[in-house]
Amino acid sequence: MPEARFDAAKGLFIRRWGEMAASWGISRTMSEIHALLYLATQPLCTDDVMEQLAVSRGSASTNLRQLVNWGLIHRVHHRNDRKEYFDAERDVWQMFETITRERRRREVQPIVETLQRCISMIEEDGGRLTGQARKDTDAHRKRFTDILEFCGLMNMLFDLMSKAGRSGLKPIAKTIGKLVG
Amino acid sequence: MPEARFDAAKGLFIRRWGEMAASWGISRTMSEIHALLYLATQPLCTDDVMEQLAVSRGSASTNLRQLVNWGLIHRVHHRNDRKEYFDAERDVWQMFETITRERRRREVQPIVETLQRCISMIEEDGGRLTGQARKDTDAHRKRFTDILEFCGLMNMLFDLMSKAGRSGLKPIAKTIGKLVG
DNA sequence: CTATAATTTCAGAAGTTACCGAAAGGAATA
DNA sequence: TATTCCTTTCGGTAACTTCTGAAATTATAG
Repeated sequence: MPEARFDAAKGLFIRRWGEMAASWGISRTMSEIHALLYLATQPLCTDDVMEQLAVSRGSASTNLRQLVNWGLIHRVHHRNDRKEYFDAERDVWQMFETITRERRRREVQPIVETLQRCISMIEEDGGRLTGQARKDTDAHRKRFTDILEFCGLMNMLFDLMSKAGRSGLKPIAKTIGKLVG
Repeated sequence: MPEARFDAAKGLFIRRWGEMAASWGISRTMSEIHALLYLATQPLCTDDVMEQLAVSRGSASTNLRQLVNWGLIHRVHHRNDRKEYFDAERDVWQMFETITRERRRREVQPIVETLQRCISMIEEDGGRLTGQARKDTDAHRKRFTDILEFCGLMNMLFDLMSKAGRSGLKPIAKTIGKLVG
């Protein structure tokens, strides 16, 4: 009987998941730990993570905490065992919602606030400007507003998708398909 | 007459745009240059970028080329002028499509291929495994498949959104809203 | 073809991020 | 309370990314 390739697949996925995250501004190790816990059939403790991914205790601790903060994994306690175990959210749809919500809060919200501020700064100038300066501010207002509207629309869409959930997306996609042609 | 706050707004936006990009794995300078060109009312040359953002010639050149590769800005030539000028895409919807297409190609496609490979690795084991190993592979197949399906659904959705374009999104959102309740 | 202007490349420098491992801190047990 | 086991913190370091400035390359005009 040929060797089962299970472990190879697991390793392959974990590495790729880490690489992908790295290019999205998330640390490779944090993402590898997430992949490990996502695949695990039971909660793992810090030492399991250290052993399986060959990372230090400090790194494991820090990254596990960050994952908990993101809401992607949860702490689990067992009776008669001091150790803390960690268990990942396994519903892909829920994962998506969690990640989307966090990134929106951390990274989209600031740009939205900045855009609003930029627009009101321009409004303060009112119609007092003339000539090129006037043309420039008008152009800028439009460009700020365009992005702001886009953000609003995307926020709305993600809210709807979250509400719809996994079961709801397929019919939605189908409907959009009809609308678009 | 109080000083126009136009320049302040411009600077504020450029800085924030750069910060946001940094947390999404895109270099700060590249994103600041993009913001500068997005706001500009006419194409700018390398020296304009160097001067306004205080970056070196090398950095300006490299980052401008990357932006061209992404398809977010375009080279513009003027008659009787050797200099190259750069002009940004200003349609936010088009920008979104461009970025989405590139990131999909660069970062989503690899994970999709990996997932397919992981799944076929597991299939190779067929039903030969028993006991815990069998349970594990079954669990993993499901988890790989879940993500793969999710990617497929998201790809589809983004395709539809691109097709729909700016004008089409609002009605779509409205329709989804009705579907979801 | 030569001179000039502009762009790209590259080696080294600077800055940033993430990791390690040991020490400190905290909680459960006896 | 002392002991043990586990978790978190943190200074130093290694690895990586990005920038700079100048040299090399390319393109244009005369």
